[in-house]
Amino acid sequence: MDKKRDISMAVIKRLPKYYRHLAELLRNDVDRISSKELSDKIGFTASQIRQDFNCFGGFGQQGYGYNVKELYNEIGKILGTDKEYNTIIVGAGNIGQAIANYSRFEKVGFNLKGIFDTNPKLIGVRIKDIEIEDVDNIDAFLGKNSVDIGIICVPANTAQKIADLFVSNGIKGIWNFAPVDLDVPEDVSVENVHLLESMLTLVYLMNEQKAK
Amino acid sequence: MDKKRDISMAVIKRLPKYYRHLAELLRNDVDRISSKELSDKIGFTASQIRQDFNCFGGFGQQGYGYNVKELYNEIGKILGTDKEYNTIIVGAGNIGQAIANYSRFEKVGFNLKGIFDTNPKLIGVRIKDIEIEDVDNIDAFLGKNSVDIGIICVPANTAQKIADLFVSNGIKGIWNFAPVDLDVPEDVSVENVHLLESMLTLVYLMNEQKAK
DNA sequence: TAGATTGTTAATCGATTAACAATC
DNA sequence: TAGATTGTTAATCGATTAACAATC
Repeated sequence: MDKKRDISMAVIKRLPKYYRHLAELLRNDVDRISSKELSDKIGFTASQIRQDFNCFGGFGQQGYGYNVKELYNEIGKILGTDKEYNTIIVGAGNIGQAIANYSRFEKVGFNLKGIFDTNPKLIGVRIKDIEIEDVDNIDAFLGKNSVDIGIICVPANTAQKIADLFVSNGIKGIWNFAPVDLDVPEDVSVENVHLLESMLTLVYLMNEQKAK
Repeated sequence: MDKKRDISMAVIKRLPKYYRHLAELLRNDVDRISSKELSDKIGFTASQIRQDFNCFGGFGQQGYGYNVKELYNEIGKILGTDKEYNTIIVGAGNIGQAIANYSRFEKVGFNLKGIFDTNPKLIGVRIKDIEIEDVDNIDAFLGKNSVDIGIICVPANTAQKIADLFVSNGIKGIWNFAPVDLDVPEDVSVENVHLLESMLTLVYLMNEQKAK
């Protein structure tokens, strides 16, 4: 439908960072900023910043720079923070509960609608006014409720099964905390948070430093 | 000290993924694998896999491929999983507690030595046999104990302060969950887990799909 | 030995940076 | 108008892929 050429993943990964820094500028009542000033703050080159923004259209004004509020709103629209997303969490262990209680959650339009687990001790417990249900109920739940994003916080060995369940029920976005690479159709988006890989990266970087 | 040319971040970020897949192969009793087979499994091209490994030395054998166990151990050594790391967590909220209870933690050599928070309700509570202490005690604690990695799970507005405290006490690795970019000296390594940015990336990708 | 697959060099591709004309 | 800064094209840099000689 849309015709704009594909945006590279490198650019996409920078967008949330722009969004965060612009929010901070807004809070500090800054109302205009040049690519140079933004560069000093955020650490990307001014040239890259202008290139990135121009993937989506000309948000600036020659001789002036960018209007912070306008740019913030535009990037928000590009990211999709102007919409609401119904979500469910599968796996109410440490990570699942942390995510459920994460307050910034709602700020980007995430509405938590359900939490599921297999552990009988957890089923029935309430988190944020939501009663944890048996994983066996997910299918029926998804039949009745419209859910946009499924969050996987189960162990590695069951993650793919949950992903399949999501896919067969039409969920198009998966936020995956399990240490596996999920296999899903092309039209389903997966964003991974691989904590173990993150830890290993840190450890590598530390040892590399020490070797210098 | 070490003279090997700098490894690009792109390669570094792939190492933990290799490590994870090799662990899986080991568990399945696979004892040799070619770059082509690994490519089918992991999704990188065979050429890239060979290039990556050759940043660190020739781990393979022409006509044979790679010995899984040997390669796994080599990559482990490169990453630094053969060493132990004393860690502390600052911020015992949802994320901090989840990380403290995260069982894979120890598997890569992380030894949790302390947990700190400002909340009087949390101070004194035990998590994994460790009593949560007042944040004010961090400085003294770091004076007495050798800590390699500091984990920041506090809100954005105090994260930099904690990082400064870490740096002044000689901590060289920071795992940061706060939604800020920390300012630290060059010889201190920071690995960020920015959940909010991850969510926004997912939302962008979903909307991009829908537009197609 | 013949076949297979690495290690490594060369070619290609894509992303970042530099430069500058357009224009507010 | 003059100065500033964007939008955009061109140049550079780096990363990925292709190719193939080396060799197990």
